[in-house]
Amino acid sequence: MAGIKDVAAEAGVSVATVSRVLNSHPSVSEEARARVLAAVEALGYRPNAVARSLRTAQTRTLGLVISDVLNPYFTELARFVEEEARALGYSVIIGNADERPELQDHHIRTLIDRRIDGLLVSPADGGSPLLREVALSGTPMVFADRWIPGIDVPVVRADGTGAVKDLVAHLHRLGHRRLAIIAGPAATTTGNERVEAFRDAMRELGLALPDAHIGQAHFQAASGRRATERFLALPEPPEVVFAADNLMALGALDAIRAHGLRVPDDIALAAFDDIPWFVHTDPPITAIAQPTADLARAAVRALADRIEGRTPQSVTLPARLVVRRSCGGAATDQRSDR
Amino acid sequence: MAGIKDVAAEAGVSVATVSRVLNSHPSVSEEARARVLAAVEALGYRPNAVARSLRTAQTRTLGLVISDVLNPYFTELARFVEEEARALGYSVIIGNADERPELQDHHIRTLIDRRIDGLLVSPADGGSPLLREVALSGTPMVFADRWIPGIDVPVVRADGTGAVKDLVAHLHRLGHRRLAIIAGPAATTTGNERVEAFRDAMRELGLALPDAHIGQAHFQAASGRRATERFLALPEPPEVVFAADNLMALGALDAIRAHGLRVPDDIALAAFDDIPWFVHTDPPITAIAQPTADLARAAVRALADRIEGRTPQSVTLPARLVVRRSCGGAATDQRSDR
DNA sequence: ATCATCCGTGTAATCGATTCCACGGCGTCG
DNA sequence: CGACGCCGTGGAATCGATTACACGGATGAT
Repeated sequence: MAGIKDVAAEAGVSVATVSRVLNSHPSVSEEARARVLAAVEALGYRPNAVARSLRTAQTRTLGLVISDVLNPYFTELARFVEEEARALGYSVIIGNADERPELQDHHIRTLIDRRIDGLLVSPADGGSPLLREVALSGTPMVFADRWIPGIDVPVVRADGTGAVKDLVAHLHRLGHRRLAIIAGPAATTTGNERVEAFRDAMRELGLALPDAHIGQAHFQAASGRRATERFLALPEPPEVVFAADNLMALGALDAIRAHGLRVPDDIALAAFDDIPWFVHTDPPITAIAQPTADLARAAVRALADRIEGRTPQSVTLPARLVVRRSCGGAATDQRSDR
Repeated sequence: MAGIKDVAAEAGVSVATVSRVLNSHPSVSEEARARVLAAVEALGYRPNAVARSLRTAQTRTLGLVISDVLNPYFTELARFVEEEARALGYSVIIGNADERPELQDHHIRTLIDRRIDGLLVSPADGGSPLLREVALSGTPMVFADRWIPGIDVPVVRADGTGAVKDLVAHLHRLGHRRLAIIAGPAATTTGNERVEAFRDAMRELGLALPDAHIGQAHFQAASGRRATERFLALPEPPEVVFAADNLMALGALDAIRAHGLRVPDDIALAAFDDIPWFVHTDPPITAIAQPTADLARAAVRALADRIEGRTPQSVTLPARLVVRRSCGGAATDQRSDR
């Protein structure tokens, strides 16, 4: 593969001049510029990004560590992150933690070793000492969706409390009183917050949330299924199951179906995170939709601000309730906008 | 950030010795090794992958260019690709083409500029001159799922002809005669092959596939919706719509629903690619399942073989039919294995 | 005792870019 | 007319690793 020296030789100038042309440095004569450009064209020269990064100490690359690629919410987030990053002149390398802290750490390590310019993280756990260390080391970092309290880094996320309150009110109006929630890991902020919002909203309506109605799961389908099975085995099973993410809702649906029960007649279901498939499930699922594209854009911009020396801002955007038929009643069959 | 020189100074040896320890070169004394390791530990030293790559001319990184991250089939593929690559000591950088040839080329360019060791591609179009050029240039490359005829590169894919034949037989048995297909872009192999397999299977049963029953779409939901609308506007609409991928099936479902029709009573639906949601759609969707994990593993192994000087093998694995209720009849409600 | 071999180690070249500094030529200004 | 400054350019240092080569000392064979 042709290097800058070959180009210099072909154009009859020094490598310094070639480099100047490539980086559109002002002091290059029109003639030299033309000759270099011609040589570049003739040789099909492409600058070696590795060498360039070594010298300039920047890679123009962002690392994105998400908790689970198979979760449509995160793939959508990743897609928009890449889109915005590209617009700002950055590439993105995605690391998938699969909700496993040690895999998350592996990816963070690898990304740091590659000297990415900044890190966008949706932590799979709340404890990672590595993450804390990286933040302290001065690596530009921004949390997206989930964050870790005590690590001083901008957070870009959706606030679901309003939407959860709307949901609980909606359920109450439909006559449901025994509500249950499948929670994410207590180590994640989204795991806790959604439970707290749910509990608070219930309390305002004079409803209690017994421990037996809080299922511990891991934001993945299999654990959602198990949590739901435990609910169904209760002497007095809940009338509603609210899954704190879409994959656990899928698991809940699996379990409900395996028990021969129908939604919403026998048991109602709602989920956090709205995805296109929820329109076509049996029945269409009432969900809380996050403004994913806006979140992704805000997160990338915050990170770019931090990298480029500006002051990054934390951003919180509201989520909203999308009512469908899975909780009973007649639904105005809205679609998640896209 | 500490460099190899700092480690050398701390350990009281030369950088060469440090490097030898790090790369477990045999001729280093036990004592020097211990001192270096201690220094590494003390400084929290991590080798700079950029510098290493520049010197060794390898990045231990694979590029994966997929046509659409929002397509669950590809995210699943990506997940398994990363898993296998990690097992073999490689990282993966994903480029999402969004079914747009120019975006695909952008990612390929970027990946090549970064000097990835090999490229795994599921081309969004059949023509990319860049892809041909890259293949010719000697960059290790393997096609996954889709490929480009005329480019001499190993192909790892699923063969759907058997499963499509099973599907058509199944439809025929249920009494359906007017079958339609929503095809992917003619420029993709999967776009064509699936239509051909469908046409052949129909011909064997004495059925014709008129042009009006071939909808042109782009493997994305919106185009699947439009194609379905055209079918429904026909004076004699088809009794079955077979979508050549899962997103177009989603679009078809949208369109059918918008027309107030029911599946399978008014119109039957089947799809290529099986995904977890198909179990829970209304009704559960009959689909053709690919052995995604095996494909991913085989593709990575082929690429690693090529990179490491062994002879890579093309691999073709059979897809299989999973019957559910979306085509009518009583279904043995199988699940896609996972 | 002598010489060849091997082992552990260090010095320095190298990968492919960017960039500081010096230098020659030319225009401008005093 | 001489000095100064600017412009375009090239030489060479640099980024942080790997590795070819050289070297000194120990070991073993003859």
